[in-house]
Amino acid sequence: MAGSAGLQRGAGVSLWRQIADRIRLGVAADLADQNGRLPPETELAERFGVNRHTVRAAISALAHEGVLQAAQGRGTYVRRQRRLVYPIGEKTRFSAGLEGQSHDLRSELLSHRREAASPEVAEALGLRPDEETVRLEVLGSADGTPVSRATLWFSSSRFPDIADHFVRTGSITEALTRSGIADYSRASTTVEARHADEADTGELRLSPGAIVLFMRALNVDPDGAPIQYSLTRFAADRMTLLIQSPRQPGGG
Amino acid sequence: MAGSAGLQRGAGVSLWRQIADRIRLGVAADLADQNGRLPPETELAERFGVNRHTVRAAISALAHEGVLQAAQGRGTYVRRQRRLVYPIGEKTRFSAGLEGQSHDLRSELLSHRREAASPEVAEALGLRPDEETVRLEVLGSADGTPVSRATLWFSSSRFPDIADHFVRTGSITEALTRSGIADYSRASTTVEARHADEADTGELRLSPGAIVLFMRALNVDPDGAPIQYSLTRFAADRMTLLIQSPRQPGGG
DNA sequence: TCGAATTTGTGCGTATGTATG
DNA sequence: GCATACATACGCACAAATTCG
Repeated sequence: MAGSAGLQRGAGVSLWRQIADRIRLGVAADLADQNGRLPPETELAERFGVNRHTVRAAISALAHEGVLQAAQGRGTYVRRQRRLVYPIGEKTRFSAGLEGQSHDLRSELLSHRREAASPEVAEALGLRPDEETVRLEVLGSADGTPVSRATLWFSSSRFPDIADHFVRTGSITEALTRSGIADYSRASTTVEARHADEADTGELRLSPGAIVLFMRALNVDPDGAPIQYSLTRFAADRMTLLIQSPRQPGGG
Repeated sequence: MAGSAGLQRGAGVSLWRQIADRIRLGVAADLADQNGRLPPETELAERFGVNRHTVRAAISALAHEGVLQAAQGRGTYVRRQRRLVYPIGEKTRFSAGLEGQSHDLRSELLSHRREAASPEVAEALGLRPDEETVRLEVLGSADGTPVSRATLWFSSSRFPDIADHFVRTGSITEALTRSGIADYSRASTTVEARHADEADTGELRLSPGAIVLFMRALNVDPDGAPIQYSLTRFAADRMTLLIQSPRQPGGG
């Protein structure tokens, strides 16, 4: 049964990368022992039905990613890594939800500009086609590792200074408060998953073939009027989305 | 500017697969014209900074997936394809939410067995460690294409005949009704995204490197007692998750 | 019906990346 | 590290199908 283990040749993804993906998954589960030590390369090679060289290439890639650390003579060890949990609910806040999960959480404004609303944005925000919007590009990091990349749109006439407010406060919620929005809530959220595109691999420091969780969200004011539309790309291997039910204590 | 377009060589993912992933994304956006026709291969090759053969390999893979269709002399066209929308809310039901989106929706029981609860399952269902559970493997299909693969656990003592009921009714909700559960609700849901593993590539007919949305869910009865824990893998390119807010009319 | 332009389909030789032992 | 086999990517050339004047 030490056969191909489901790996495919000639499918455009090298065996060592397929194995790296499997090991990355297995790391959370049963692959490592209590001390976080991986089985020896020869055993992994046999289990995956490949040559030891191929397993070494996979481990090398994961070591470069920071997932594993190989030590000559001692074995290969899993480096501590926690997924961040991003709560989604009626009262979802961009950074508040992640608080306490990391020492150093940052939201950095990469760029901002005014632009005419695309059909998608216009419909979401309830604007006339081509009405002007303010668009922000925000990079979220935890302990120096980028975890999310968000594009946010606001009505330019209602929130002319949103970019300034965000730069000064480092928080969308605060920036909205200074724009006169005392409270807001999440009206709709959709989630998809895609392969990282060029911008993702650059900003989130991902390798080709890596996965991003793709979240579309619309926030509304207490009257139900749309105030903010956003597309957020999360580095999928660093994040879990937690969907909060209204009553139940979203336990886990 | 017709440079590398962000493609990476020697990263374990072939150029043609990276390009196929980009084209698959671009299909929804601006890549095709109004008639669903893609730019000619020579233009795509220049845009991606690769040889035409490489673009052809990408197109060939997407044609095999059913995303594109090439016609000699006429061009390459996008085949109509809709994403299914899976609503997640307090009253999420396995198949009811997808109703009306496809002519032919099916839930097929692949296998079932009794097994001792793993620590994860025991904690979720509130069982003693190693208490017996019933485990179902269910494959969901739309119009003959598999879209989801779910593993469900129930308390064996409370739901001894759940597998029989499911086989006869083809519905989890119905099977629970016959087990005396008139109503239930979603207590917690988490979402991650991963690369397809061996079972995913087989059952969901995915290629290596493909993405699955990974959903953990716990359903409880009206008293708040856990009745069902499940892990669902969705083929990510066939599905959008819609997170329903309690009050707001989860609009699009 | 005839060409000419456009676009996909095919073959071959060669260099590099991947996988084995 | 080395030798071998296969997959990937390139460049060039040409064939086959469609469209249009």
